[in-house]
Amino acid sequence: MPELPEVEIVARHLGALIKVRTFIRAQLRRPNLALANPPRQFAAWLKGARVDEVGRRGKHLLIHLDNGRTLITHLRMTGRFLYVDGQERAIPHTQAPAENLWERTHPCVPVFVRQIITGDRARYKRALPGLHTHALFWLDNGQKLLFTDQRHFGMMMIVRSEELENSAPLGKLAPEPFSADFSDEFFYHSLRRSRRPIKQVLLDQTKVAGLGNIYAVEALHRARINPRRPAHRLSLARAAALRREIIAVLNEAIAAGSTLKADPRDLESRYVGGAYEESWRVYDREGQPCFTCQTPTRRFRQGARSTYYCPRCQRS
DNA sequence: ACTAAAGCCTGGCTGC
DNA sequence: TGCAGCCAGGCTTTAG
Repeated sequence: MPELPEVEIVARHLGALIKVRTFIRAQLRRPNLALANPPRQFAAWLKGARVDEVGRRGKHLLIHLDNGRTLITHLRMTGRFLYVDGQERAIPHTQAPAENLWERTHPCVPVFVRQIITGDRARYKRALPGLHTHALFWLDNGQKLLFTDQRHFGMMMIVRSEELENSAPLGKLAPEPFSADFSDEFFYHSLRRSRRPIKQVLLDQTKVAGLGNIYAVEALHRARINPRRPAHRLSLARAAALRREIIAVLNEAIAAGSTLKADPRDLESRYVGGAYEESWRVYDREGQPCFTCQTPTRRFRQGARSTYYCPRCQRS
């Protein structure tokens, strides 16, 4: 799923495609996607707006406009942008799209990790324009940007740019992991306030911005910390080590292109995506030997999701 | 102030 | 083979 590295890669590629472009029209097809903005207002704020910059805050994608507003998008699980040929005609939700539509789709965002691993072509099809398109953006170069979201978890919101940092989605986020504000002291004192297991605290966006299940699990393994350890019982030294590994794993994932994939049939081959899942050391490796000590990796449920760890390397 | 759990949502997969 | 039910998972809301 898109965590910080995936969103960072999306922001970079989306930026390359739409920066300096102007939205000549926009349509919010599913009002629930942007609950805070009435559909007509959503469309009106985007019409005629030029994209100054595409950025990211935590897992939120930010499209900064030249009219003093910013479009915030959270991809959640299955949200993705497709950049398509403007000639492509809209397809009813219920109608299966023509095969060649995908051929003309320029993927600026791709696909959930498992879809790649299995290489399941049927799943690719579900990302096709028309199937789960909840918002459309017409660009001044004749191209079109679609937002699709199979599971309807995604969120969009247009806010005044000056209020961005205090907006509902971003207001309570922890500092960016790569910023100076995300210091050992900040992290250590954040952890001191929670008695919950460290793994669950890492998923709390007010403690660390941008970590999801995969990178939280990976960072704990690299720092040799047991995911069940109460957060407030980490020493300053171990908290510092964990902070270091969080930053390292995020940096490495970004450098590798994250886990996002583009359509392999992309004609221009401008973006082939990353393969960071090949670098996972514990995630999705239940029963397989730990890379460090060969002990079989374990999985258990924490909160509502899977935690993977090495019982030997991560004893405490 | 903190914590746990339900709910949102679809579709692949498992097991009867 | 059919189908109910589990699972994936970020985040908000609700209840404790």
